[in-house]
Amino acid sequence: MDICSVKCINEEKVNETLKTIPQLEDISQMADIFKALSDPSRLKIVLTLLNQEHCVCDIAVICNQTDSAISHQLRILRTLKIVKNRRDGKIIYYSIDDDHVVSLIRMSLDHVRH
Amino acid sequence: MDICSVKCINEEKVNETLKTIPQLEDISQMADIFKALSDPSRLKIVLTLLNQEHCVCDIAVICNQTDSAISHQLRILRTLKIVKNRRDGKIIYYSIDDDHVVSLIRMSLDHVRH
DNA sequence: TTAACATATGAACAAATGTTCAAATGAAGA
DNA sequence: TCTTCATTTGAACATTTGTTCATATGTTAA
Repeated sequence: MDICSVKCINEEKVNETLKTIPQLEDISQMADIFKALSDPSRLKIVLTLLNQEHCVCDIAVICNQTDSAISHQLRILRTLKIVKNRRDGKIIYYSIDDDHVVSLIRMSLDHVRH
Repeated sequence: MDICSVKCINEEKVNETLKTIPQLEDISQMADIFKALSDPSRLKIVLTLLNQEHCVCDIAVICNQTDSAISHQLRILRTLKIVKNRRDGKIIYYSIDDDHVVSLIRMSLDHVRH
C-alpha cells in the first residue's frame, strides 16, 4: 500500500531517532526564538540591551535606525518575551527579559569568535 | 551641525553601550547561525542529527519531506558549517559539525520547556 | 559501459519578512 | 485643556526565502 516501504531506509536508526524528536509545538517555538535573533538589525538591538536598559530613541541612535524601525522590531521581540519594558514618565525603557536568551547570544558570540 | 544632538539621548549610557557592541561582521555571522535554525523544517533536520548520523533519504522519512527538499536544506546547513557529510558507497551520511550548535539547540529546548 | 539508484542542482512560483512613511496614541507639563 | 514629544501603529512596497518539479550528477554493480 505504501511506497515508502521500498525506500532505502535504515529502519532501526530511523525509529531510534524518531523517538528523540521533540514535539512539533516545541520545534516551532524554538524556531521562533532563533528567527527573532536571525535578523541582524534585531540582533543588534538585543546586543544593545545585553548590558543595560535603554529607551527607544537611544537604541535608535546606537543602531543607527529610525525610532519607528526600532519600535517595530522591539514589538516582535516583546511578543516573543525576549525583551520587556518599563515606563518612566514619557520615556519607555527596554531590557532583556530572559536569561536563556542572554546565554544563547553569548554562546553564539563565542562560536563566531572561535 | 547635527540634528541628532537635539534628541533625547542619554549620551553617557549610549557611549557605554556603543563600546560593547560587536563588529558588524560578527553580528552578521551570529545572525546567519540563528537564521539557519530559524526555519522549522531545517531545525527538525538538525534535531534529527543531534544523536546520530543519517543518510538523506532517512532524514526525508523522519522529517516527512522529499529528498530534494532535504538536500536543499542540508546544503544551506553545510555552507554554514553546521553539518558535515561523509560518503559510504552510494550513500551520503550527514552529521552535526559543531558542538556550539548542539549547545545552542539544547539550551533553546530548555528554554521552550521552561 | 550501462542501468539503477542516492543525492544534488536550477529555475520558477508563492509566501513570509523587513522597511518605509505618514499618521495615531498617550503621557507630561504649561 | 492644549501642546509637545516619545513611542506605536498601519499599510504599501520591495526583497528574501522556502518549496516544488524536472533534470543533472556521480557512484555502484552487473
